[in-house]
Amino acid sequence: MSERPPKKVTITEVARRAGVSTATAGRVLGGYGYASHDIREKVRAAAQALGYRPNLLARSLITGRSQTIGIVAGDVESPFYASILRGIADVARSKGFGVVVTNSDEIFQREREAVQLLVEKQVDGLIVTPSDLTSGAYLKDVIASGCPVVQIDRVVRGLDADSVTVDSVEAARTCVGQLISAGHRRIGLIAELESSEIGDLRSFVDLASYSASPTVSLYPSWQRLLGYLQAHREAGLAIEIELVRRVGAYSAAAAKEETIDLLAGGRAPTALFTADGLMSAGAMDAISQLGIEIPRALSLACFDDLDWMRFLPPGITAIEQPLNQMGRTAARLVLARIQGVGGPAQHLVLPAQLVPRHSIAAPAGL
Amino acid sequence: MSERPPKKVTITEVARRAGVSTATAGRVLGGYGYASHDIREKVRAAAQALGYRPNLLARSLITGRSQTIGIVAGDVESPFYASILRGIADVARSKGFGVVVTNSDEIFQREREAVQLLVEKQVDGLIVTPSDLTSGAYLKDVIASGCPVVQIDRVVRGLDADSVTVDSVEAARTCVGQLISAGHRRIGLIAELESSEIGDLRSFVDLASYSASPTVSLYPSWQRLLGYLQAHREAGLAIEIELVRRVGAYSAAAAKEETIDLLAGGRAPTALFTADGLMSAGAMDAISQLGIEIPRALSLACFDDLDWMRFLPPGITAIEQPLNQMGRTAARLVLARIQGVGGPAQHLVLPAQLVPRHSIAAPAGL
DNA sequence: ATGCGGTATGTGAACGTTCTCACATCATGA
DNA sequence: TCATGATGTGAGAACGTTCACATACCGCAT
Repeated sequence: MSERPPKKVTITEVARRAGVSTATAGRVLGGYGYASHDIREKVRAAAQALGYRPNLLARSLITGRSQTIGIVAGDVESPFYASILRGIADVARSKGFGVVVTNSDEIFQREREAVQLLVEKQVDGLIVTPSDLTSGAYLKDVIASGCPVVQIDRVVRGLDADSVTVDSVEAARTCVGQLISAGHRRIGLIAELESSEIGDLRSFVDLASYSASPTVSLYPSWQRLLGYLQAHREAGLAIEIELVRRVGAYSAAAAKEETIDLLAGGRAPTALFTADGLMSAGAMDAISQLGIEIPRALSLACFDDLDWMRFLPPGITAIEQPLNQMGRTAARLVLARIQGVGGPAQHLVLPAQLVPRHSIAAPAGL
Repeated sequence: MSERPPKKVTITEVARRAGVSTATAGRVLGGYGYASHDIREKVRAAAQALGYRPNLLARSLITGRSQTIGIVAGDVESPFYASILRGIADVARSKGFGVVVTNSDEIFQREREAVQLLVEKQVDGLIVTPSDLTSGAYLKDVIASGCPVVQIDRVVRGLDADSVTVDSVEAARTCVGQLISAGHRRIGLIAELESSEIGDLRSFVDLASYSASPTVSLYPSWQRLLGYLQAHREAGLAIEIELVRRVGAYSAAAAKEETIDLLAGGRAPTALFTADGLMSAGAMDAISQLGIEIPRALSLACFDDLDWMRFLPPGITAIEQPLNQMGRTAARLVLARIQGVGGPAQHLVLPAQLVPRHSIAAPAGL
């Protein structure tokens, strides 16, 4: 009884009412062919009267383009992805594109399923933050099937797809360099460093001490460690492996524990560098709980500039990533590919900016 | 030359290779009819060999369901919407639905355009945070056309659509009540209170003092003001209108200025209540800049529990909204409607939780 | 025997657009 | 006068699926 038949009004009905063919009605409403002024008016009037709304699904089916880009993020709830998403959505909207988002939680299997679904939904392009930098074969297939892919934040080894990343190594190097310049010799690092494929932390540190190391295709977390190591090498400082804390999970709680262990232990560092927003939150929680005063008892610098760093006394020095811009850039990249722009894969590396505040001071002993 | 013809493999080709009709192939691959074991195997093998991927657009066109829900948020970059979005996306994914998101920036015109686009993209349902609580006519049309709508965070006057909101009045009342219990008599309020339709701040305050007032269909910001007023009335306290600060824009910078004006002025309050996350950030920035010590010189309580409130000394007492759950609930609501569940509109009101920390103390004078 | 309901398959029509083609009309210029 | 090309319109195919229907076989109870 309450079954309301919400009969959709199609272009056929509009055409009939306007006394023209569906082809003509389509030309007027779709705006893609010739139509005389009179007919144009008549069709528009009929559409208006009937409350006609085009069915973009049908259009997409025949044109082969859905005007939609798919996004596979780690977790849109995090400020990092949320800002990137916003950037993407803005550019997409301005070009008449919609965005469909999914979360992978950095689980490769989920990312794969998400990509699969998006491809089947016929998105015109894909923006992905790949979870596994070693397995890009499936993405290669996607691209080969005609769906352009842009990587963001990380780049898969050997995958010939555009990417937008941040120069983490450089930013971390500069930032840690500042701590060293301030007189610090024992600087702690709190980083996720989860991926196992790299292997031992020790061997990575040794390796980085000798060679210039492979910057690309390293997880951001490891890149930041690399910057930390480079800064030390430049200053001729030896690495104390006990100061490099591998949290092993992307969790604030875990970071907090690791930080407490580091700071409350016997040989605490005089300065601390955190490798991303979540690590910073965990570390800050620990510092607050331990009642350590910044920067008197401990200097602090963080990768990722979160809003509270501005006003948390004394103001935390941080590295700000151009998140919005990363999203916008990635969106522009896919859209260009969608419009048929060819050429080799572009790998854009954006600079991060150091935001100096007041959490760095000379170590207590000086 | 580099024109790669990424010939899509259709169900027709799979059918031909398997030596069956497209209908049969469709039944096997779509899993919706009878098919003998042998044929099933043969079709699957053919699909596998050809690398067949279904075209969900075509499926949607004929079934009339796109397995997609549309979301119109204010700004996915804010923690508020980001968490809600995550909740929605999780439930949607678990039911095989995709989500396409748009930002309205709380601009009605944009919201309208977004809804329009989503409807044309044939989403099966819509989750919206309406920007204008007085104009729901267009949403009524959408619902009438067969696309269920769920409102989140706010509810449009006279719109018969499901909604998921938080009991802001009650939460604010309790929280301000705590400040009063601690001995505060002059409590500042920093709130957006942007909408003009309510009219004068003064008249709203007067009105609220007499009647129980209309709780629903008030912008959250005003609901929190209402809670503030009720708490005062319960305690028999008069309202000092100078303490109620209408920021007038949803901006942290504006909130900061307003807070400075309030706290640095002649008759500063002994406690402060902020009406949402952005107001809290702005206020905190001001407090930090002014060097005001919490809770010795000023007690503070905030609506919305942001992550830094845990570790910003001395720990900020806050009201935590169940954001994830709101999203999940809204998603479940639309999905139920999509599956044909009838009945009158459901208006779910979730409780917010007070998270006591250490930013409330007795006023300095006592 | 007859009828019936479950299983199994194929034929052809949808779904709502856009596209391809054919055919007019009309000015323009050789 | 006649090709030429831009403009205008319609008939019907196409996009890749699912759906309604027809047909057929099987077993089983009547």
